[in-house]
Amino acid sequence: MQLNISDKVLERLTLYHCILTDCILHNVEFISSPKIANLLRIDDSQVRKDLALIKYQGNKHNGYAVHELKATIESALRFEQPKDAFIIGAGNLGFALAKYDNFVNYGLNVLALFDNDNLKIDIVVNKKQVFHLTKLPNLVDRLQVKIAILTVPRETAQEVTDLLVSTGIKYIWNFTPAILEVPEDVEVLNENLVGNFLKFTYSHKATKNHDKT
Amino acid sequence: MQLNISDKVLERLTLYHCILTDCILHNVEFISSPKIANLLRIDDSQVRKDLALIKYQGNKHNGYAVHELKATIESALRFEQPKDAFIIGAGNLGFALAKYDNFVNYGLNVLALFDNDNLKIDIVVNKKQVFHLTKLPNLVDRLQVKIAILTVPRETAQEVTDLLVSTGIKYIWNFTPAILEVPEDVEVLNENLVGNFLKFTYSHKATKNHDKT
DNA sequence: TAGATTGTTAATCGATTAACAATC
DNA sequence: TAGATTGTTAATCGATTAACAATC
Repeated sequence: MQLNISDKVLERLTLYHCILTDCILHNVEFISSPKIANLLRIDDSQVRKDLALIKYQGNKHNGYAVHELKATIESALRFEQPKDAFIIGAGNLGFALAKYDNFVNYGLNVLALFDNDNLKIDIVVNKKQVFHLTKLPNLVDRLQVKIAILTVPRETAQEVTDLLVSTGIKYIWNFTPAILEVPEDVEVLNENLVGNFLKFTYSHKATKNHDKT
Repeated sequence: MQLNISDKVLERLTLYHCILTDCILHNVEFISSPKIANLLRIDDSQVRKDLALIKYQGNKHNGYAVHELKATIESALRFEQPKDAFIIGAGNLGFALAKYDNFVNYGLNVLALFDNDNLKIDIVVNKKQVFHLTKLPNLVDRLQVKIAILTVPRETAQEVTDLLVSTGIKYIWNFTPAILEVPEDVEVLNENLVGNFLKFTYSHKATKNHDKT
């Protein structure tokens, strides 16, 4: 069943999923759309609409059954289908993402890390080994990996990208501040940290001097 | 001059800014809206509209002057106004963000890190020191910090949040997968990594077996 | 039951795209 | 100049919100 789910809905569904996980940790069995909406500060009819989209029926008295709804989201978003990925760049960010066990629950399966610094080679983090970048083409080919998570310094981002593309990588999750040039059939997702940050401080008074009467 | 810039535009403007920074690194003096649009795979009239919003006038023959446009974005988005922040959680992710020098250029000024693990205390990363969480209330108050970047484990996310709120923190950039409950006057930005990731693999064939004919 | 809840349609709002005259 | 480019309006598209009958 291939549902047509927009990016916006996708993002909210994962947030609902986080809430449901929290509910389970606190033994909450049912949750209503206004409750979910309040936590995320969105409209409650939006929650209902999103859930209607993945064809989940709530209970008109209690709201939604936590376990069931969680399972429904997981199957609609296909968390159980593993998507293999390599992390490129074994710095702090690379290691942080390699340690992030939560990814597995969402179907992202990090197999290994790559770096060109010899001091990093063979380090094992969370059961994932660091290989030299020269080993990349061979391993991408053998393991048929399509996703790369890019955490190298800005300066080398484009040249590493060119290498990734030449090996057959089709999806690049870009954590660097560089904008990458790639062929038509390769997709880049910019994890625009700075942009996100501005979203919640711009137009607010989080600055040092909030004079400006 | 307070412009009314939506989140969508804000996000694109920071991406344009990244492109302009790349241009400067490669000594490119002018760039056109179709060129910017191609790099981001968006519509070129959208680029022009965004730039009209921050009142930047292009050149009808060459396009936009890289240096000038960059400066215009910086002032429109007030990158020069420092916004002080603390990082809560001195794990890999906390350290990665502390090392991320790029933040300063965008007005995000990380002052220090906090953790409750005694082994981490007094470590200095990128000139930022790790303090024990018990020192937080005093320092938030003395330095009038309003922003916290939350990188603790999921399990402690809510209790640490309660502490942050009690000290007067008003903006929480949440890198944990927990959904935080906060009072009305506190804002949370969920850095929904998993949601972002699904955005670009969902509906695609990045999975292991792409049979399904 | 009464009151809270869902499911869904209609109304609104905002964002994106198309189109093109004016310009250098 | 000719051709590429901007600035801007109108048209389209999609996402959010309001409203409310039906339900348990």
